[in-house]
Amino acid sequence: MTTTSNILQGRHELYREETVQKVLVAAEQLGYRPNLLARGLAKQTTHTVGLVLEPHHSRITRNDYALPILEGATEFLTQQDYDIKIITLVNEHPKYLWCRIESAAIDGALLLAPVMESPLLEWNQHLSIPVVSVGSTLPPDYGIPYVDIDNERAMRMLVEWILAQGHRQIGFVKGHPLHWSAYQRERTFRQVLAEHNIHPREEWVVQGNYTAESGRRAAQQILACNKLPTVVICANDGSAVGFIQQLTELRIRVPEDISVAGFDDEPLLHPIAPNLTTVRHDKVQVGYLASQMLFQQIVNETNSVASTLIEGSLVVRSSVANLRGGQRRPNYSQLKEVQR
Amino acid sequence: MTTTSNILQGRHELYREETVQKVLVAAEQLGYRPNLLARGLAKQTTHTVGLVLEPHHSRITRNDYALPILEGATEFLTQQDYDIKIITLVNEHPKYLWCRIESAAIDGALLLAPVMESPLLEWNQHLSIPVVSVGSTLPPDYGIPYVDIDNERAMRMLVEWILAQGHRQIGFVKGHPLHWSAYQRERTFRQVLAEHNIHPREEWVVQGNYTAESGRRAAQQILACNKLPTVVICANDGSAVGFIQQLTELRIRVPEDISVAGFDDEPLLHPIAPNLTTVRHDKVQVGYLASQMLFQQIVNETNSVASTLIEGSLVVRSSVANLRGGQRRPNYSQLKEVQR
DNA sequence: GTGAAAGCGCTAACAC
DNA sequence: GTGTTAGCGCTTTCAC
Repeated sequence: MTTTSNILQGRHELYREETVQKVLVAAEQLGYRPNLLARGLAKQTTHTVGLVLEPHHSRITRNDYALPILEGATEFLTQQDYDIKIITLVNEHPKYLWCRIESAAIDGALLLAPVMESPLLEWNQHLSIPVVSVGSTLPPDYGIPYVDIDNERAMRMLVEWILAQGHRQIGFVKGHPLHWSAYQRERTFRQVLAEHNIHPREEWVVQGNYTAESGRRAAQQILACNKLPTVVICANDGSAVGFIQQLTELRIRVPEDISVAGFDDEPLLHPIAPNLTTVRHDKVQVGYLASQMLFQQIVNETNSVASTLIEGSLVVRSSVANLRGGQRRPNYSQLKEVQR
Repeated sequence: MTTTSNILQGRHELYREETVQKVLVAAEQLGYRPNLLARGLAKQTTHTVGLVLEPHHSRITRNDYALPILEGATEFLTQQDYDIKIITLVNEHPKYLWCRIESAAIDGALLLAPVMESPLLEWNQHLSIPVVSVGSTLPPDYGIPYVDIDNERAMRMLVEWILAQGHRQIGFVKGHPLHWSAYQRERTFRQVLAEHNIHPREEWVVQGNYTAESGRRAAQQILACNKLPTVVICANDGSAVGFIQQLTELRIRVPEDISVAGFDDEPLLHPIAPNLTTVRHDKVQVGYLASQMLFQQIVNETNSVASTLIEGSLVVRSSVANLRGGQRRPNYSQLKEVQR
């Protein structure tokens, strides 16, 4: 049995060609297919990783993050002969949470953008299989490595570019309050402005939650101010699109009347807002790298915590006006006029 | 051990309350969690089903079908304590195909819209675990049950409604040539027209492949005809959106100059083409029912082949003009004029 | 109501 | 190089 087992596992070099062939042919004829469960039991491994979705991501369809991540992860893991299991959490008691995950029989897990108060962050206190956070940059004390876009660097790039276009009156639509990314994006926004001695009017910094609907509301809120910013940065493309749609319905032009920038360069939204200036965020690559990192941990049996940030890049289209080019931005009364 | 095993599996009625509690408490204290692999080995079951994606659906992101299906399937299977494994096929030789699937260690599988020449259709000749085709109505000789929208009924409804609006010059943009749904939709289109003694001009029936890009090309092709249809039915919303965008760029108005209808009522496209008249297609429900059907087969160990068709419903918005209302449609020369 | 023991299909020491 | 054997952690038949 040793012989058969070894050969079937690909350790051909231990035997002479003749034996190898004999086994292989026999296996072929009998239509033999290894039982992965049995192998897993014996080797204590399942060749499967989990992609954990929190209740918060409830309807996966609406989550434009899950798919590219899944795609990238699939791409890498398929090469390694690993499968992916979708683990959808449904508000289980913390008590059952770890059971649920453990009974999925996985070798490791990808956490899809865990939110700030997610119980999943205590992973290492309950489970011993490796885990990687994908899409949330986590404080180091959780001991969970992550792969994410470098939100701070990317936002800095965007804000500095916008400043270079001559804008000084800058608004901001925040992201979802529970997301680390939202926090980082807003913080960097403020920081860069501060470095340029600009203090944003707080009425121009409004809450959003990454949805188009929240972008619309944000637009209404900002338009209600006495003075308007020349540009508004939205924490993601989704809210930027809502923002722009609201503006458009009020016949306010982008970027002639007001400039808008997004973040993420969401491909699905290209047809809706083809001229949106934003920051490219390669989610497929995030998924790829995260699964690669997870795989390393699984095979090395090391829990080395070396996170990876990937760089975003500025995508300049035409939704942000260049105020330097001698273009005049309309004054407030004109704007109010046009809203009628 | 019998006692423990039985109680842990929920067969409490065999024992007196006292024993049950003793076991449960002990398990709790020891932090016992069953090893699903071992249980699987013993019971010959894995509590996992596969969602099989063909190479054809290569980039899952682009596939607006996979997610709602996954969502529906997750919803049902989570209740049943089943997990879902994503099985992405990558052009393996047919020889390895079945190994690949078998080694995924699943109790059954959902086939995501298998295409016409898919090797997966020979499933029953190679594998003995149950399978359900989701999103492709298959000829009965394959012996694979399916859950799908009733393409024929839905298309009939749409075409008849369009006829009722007074349209007689009707064009059609076909779907992807390898998809059963495309075949059904086109056939029904022709059939309903025939029943009304209308014979569509063949130059108005053009090939598409469900993408927006193919819709644009279709628009160009139809606009190149000497005579134009008053309405064009696109085999899905994706191509309808491309069709409309191409028209819009040429300053042809929908529906004033030409009417356009879609199919599927794809939520992602609502913001892009909010006025598209189409047919509602509840993919989440398809996924739910398909997994339910698969589950039945798994637990009953019956391979009963009873497919399910779910009904679509007409979504009337404003992209199709009512020719009865005394509205005049522009003549050809006006249309050509406007394209300049 | 409970324990002993065989076995699910495979891997990996270990001896030969 | 090759066969024997003892598990992996659970279920289940069969005695008691």
